[in-house]
Amino acid sequence: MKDLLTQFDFQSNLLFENLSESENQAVQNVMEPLTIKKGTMLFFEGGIPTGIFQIKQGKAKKFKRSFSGDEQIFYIYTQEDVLGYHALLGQERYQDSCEALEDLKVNFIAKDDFLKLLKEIPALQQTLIKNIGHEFGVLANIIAVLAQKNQNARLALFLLLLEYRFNRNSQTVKGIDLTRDDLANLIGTSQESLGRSLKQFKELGCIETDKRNIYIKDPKQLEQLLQTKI
Amino acid sequence: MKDLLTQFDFQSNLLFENLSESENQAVQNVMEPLTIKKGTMLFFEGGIPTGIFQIKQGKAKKFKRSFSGDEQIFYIYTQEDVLGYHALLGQERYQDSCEALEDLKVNFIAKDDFLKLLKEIPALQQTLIKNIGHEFGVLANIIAVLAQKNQNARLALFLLLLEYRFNRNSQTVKGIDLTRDDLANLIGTSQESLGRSLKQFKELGCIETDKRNIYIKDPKQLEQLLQTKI
DNA sequence: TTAAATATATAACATTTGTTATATATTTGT
DNA sequence: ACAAATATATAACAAATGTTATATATTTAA
Repeated sequence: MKDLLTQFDFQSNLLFENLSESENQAVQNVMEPLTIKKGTMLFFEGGIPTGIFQIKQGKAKKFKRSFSGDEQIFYIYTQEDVLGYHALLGQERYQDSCEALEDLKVNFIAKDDFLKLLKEIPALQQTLIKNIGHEFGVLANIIAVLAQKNQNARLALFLLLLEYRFNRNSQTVKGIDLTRDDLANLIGTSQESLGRSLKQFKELGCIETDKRNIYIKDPKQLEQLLQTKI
Repeated sequence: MKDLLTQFDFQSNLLFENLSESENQAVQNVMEPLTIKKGTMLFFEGGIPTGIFQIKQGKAKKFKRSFSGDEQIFYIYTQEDVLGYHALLGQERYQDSCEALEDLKVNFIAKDDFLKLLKEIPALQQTLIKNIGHEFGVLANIIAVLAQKNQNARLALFLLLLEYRFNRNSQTVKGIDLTRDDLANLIGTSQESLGRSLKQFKELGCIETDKRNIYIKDPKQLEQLLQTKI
């Protein structure tokens, strides 16, 4: 199961792992702690890259608007994730937008500092390029799921994935805390239709909800649901 | 319109453009012409990279199998496109598979030769990384379309896109020549359901078919169809 | 704290898509 | 050129999803 979930996980929380003590110190030295208010854009499609972010607390959504203007979320970043490096590496503009879903605490590394780090730490550049390759595979997997799976299977997968990603560093049970709108935009359905699926899941006993929080009660059953062939 | 279509085009036919004469010669020198039979895998998910390919004639599909085993095509390469460089850059295994849809003529560049070229031609490395960023955006756009658009809109978009990509170097009208199965796996539906949409499009007069070939008769009308909000 | 704004839940109905089945056309291998 | 295999077309029905509408809960801002 965990193996399946990593196919949908950018693993961008691991970028600064496996550095030597001195390399790590060099990274820490150029990190600037920032707080960012809920609803603020960290960056937006077409904008010029300023640097990269590591989230220390809170969540942010990465999305694109389709040509008809609808928002499509394709990733939700959380604690320890690093983001914003694609455009920087390629010296181009942002391909997508990123917005804080909650008040955030982040560490920011300015563009020039980061490019200098990449020169000084070849292993970091290598890790980054590897990771971009991995992320490419993640997007391809998401395409497969959206194209082939029905709504309940997609919901089951994303619930398992979000639970895994949001709460892996946490002891306490926190559940999945997203607006219905964001969750619908992530799995590719309407809010009303999502509500119907959630109701079914509740009746089956896989999940419980409290306010907008979703708690997974029976992961095994969700795994069954995501096997559904279309 | 063309602007919209480039959002769904990897533009991997442009990788060796903008090289100096001597750089171009260096590239040509390490290219090995090969013919590849229809149905052959150029590479497959999990395999170790051997080199990169530039297609000189024919088409190839890039796909992934979802965890339930279904094939999801996410790109179709055609004349002049270069492919296979992701895994090579990141020194990792292939994230996806690629199969010849017709007998192919390709130029192959072996892994070591290509890595040497990248060192010798910094502009090429830069172009490559930039392009990977662009491809990332393309996948995100595909995700948005698959998640938000209904089948007719998806079909309209992909027909316009395939026509644009397959026939931009050609004077003669060649149409879109894919099996119904491949086209269905590209737009994320079943073959039968695709057939129904094609029939509707024929009745509307947007397209005509001859054998499996699809000819676009009224691109404007297809553009209307793809505006459909879900 | 309260009123207004926003978010969520749910139902009924319309539309789209999946599924199964069968017939016909086309391609492939001998 | 022929038979067998494969691909395509189509219809009828079932299931899933979109859409509209309304009610209730929760959050936000004065």
